[in-house]
Amino acid sequence: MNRYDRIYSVIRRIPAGRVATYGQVAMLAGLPGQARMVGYALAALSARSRLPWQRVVNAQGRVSPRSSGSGVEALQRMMLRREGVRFGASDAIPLAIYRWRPRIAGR
DNA sequence: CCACTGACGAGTG
DNA sequence: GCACTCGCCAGTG
Repeated sequence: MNRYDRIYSVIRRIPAGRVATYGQVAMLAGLPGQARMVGYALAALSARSRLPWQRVVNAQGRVSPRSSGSGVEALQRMMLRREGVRFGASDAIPLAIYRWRPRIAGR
């Protein structure tokens, strides 16, 4: 899993109340165009990892549907709302407002 | 080695 | 909005 460490360290920097997209995380982790690897790295996480996994959403600003409909999507939205993130129509988060914009430090 | 499956994303019709 | 296709690539059988 050493391969995913760069991805995890990026996610650890996302502040509460903000979200980042899979592609954005991949980019910041130095893996441009490999958004899929981010999803793969997150899927390998244990259910209650201390990583703020809920702050990673897809490019539409929506919680990505899991293949194993375990209901975590609802939990994720709940956790985000609890941090102050508001959802718009179709359960989409307005990325123009909530997208995390890191300073040119971790690149 | 091959085939298939993904918490993705951009593009096309 | 919907349905594909393609590019990406780790993990599994």
